Amino acid sequence: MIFEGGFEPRREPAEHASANAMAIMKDEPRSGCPIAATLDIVGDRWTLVILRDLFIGKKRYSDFLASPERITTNILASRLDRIARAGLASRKAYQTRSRRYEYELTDKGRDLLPILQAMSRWGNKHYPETFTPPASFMKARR
Amino acid sequence: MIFEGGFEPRREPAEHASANAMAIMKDEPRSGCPIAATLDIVGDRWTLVILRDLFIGKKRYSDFLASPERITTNILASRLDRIARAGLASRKAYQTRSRRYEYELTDKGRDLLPILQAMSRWGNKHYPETFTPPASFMKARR
DNA sequence: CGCTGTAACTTGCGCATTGCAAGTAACAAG
DNA sequence: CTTGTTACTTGCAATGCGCAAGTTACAGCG
Repeated sequence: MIFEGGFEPRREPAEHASANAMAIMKDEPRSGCPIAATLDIVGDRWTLVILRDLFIGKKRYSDFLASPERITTNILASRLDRIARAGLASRKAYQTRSRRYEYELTDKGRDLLPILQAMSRWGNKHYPETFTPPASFMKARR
Repeated sequence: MIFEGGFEPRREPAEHASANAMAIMKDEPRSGCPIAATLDIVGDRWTLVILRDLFIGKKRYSDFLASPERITTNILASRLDRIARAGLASRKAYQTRSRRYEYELTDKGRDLLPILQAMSRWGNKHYPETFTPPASFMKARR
């Protein structure tokens, strides 16, 4: 019992329109908690994996597709769209009259690095069979 | 382009049985990446919210139910079961011949704190309308 | 001991999402 | 102009989510 009290705002019972309808990528947060707000953006199995790939330098759709987790094409397309719309990465056309884009982290996206680093530490500690990320990744600040 | 190379293990194409069938709470990880392994455990919108509540001292089903996000009962029951089975919290009966339990963080669960802290920082920075957690939470080490 | 309230779920259903596999569209290269 | 490549979209079956109602087991009270 470490952090009793002081963590959640007072919220009148009458106010709790269903938070669940306020889902990922919806405008209205399900609470005023920064953790919940973050999870509304990145709380699924794939978004932070794609962000990881952006951190290690991947840019194109086929780069993400080739990652060892083998994401499927419809989920990748859907997630890249959400990531761009959430401002975590920008889309840059790379052909002349393009419908092909490269993705690049924004400042908002780069600020997710401590989360990825913390997950790496937790994952390595509790699942020792996972690989150890490069020291440069673990030490980076952005 | 920060961490080129060195992040993912070599994985032969023939090896990529669909990682997607190896979902949350399944035995087989979808890759050797510690981030992906962590997300296989906590990569949904509710698990880390419940872990947050455990950190702030909540123990019982009705405690979690009363959180501002208004999780629904079937999802809560399902997540508490997964959290216990993943070893992130222990179940303790609190009645004599019980079918009622309190939940308490394990060491494995407590080690998730840096992830919650990092999410809090990110959420506060990019969603200023979210509340600021108590300094004790942000400074705690476990 | 019986009744009632409470807490902790389970159930059924409709809707949404996931993921597989196949298909489509647009661009560049030859 | 044709072909290969890349980046998706589509349809469908399976699974998960979430609403609302219902069930179960325990404690407390008279």
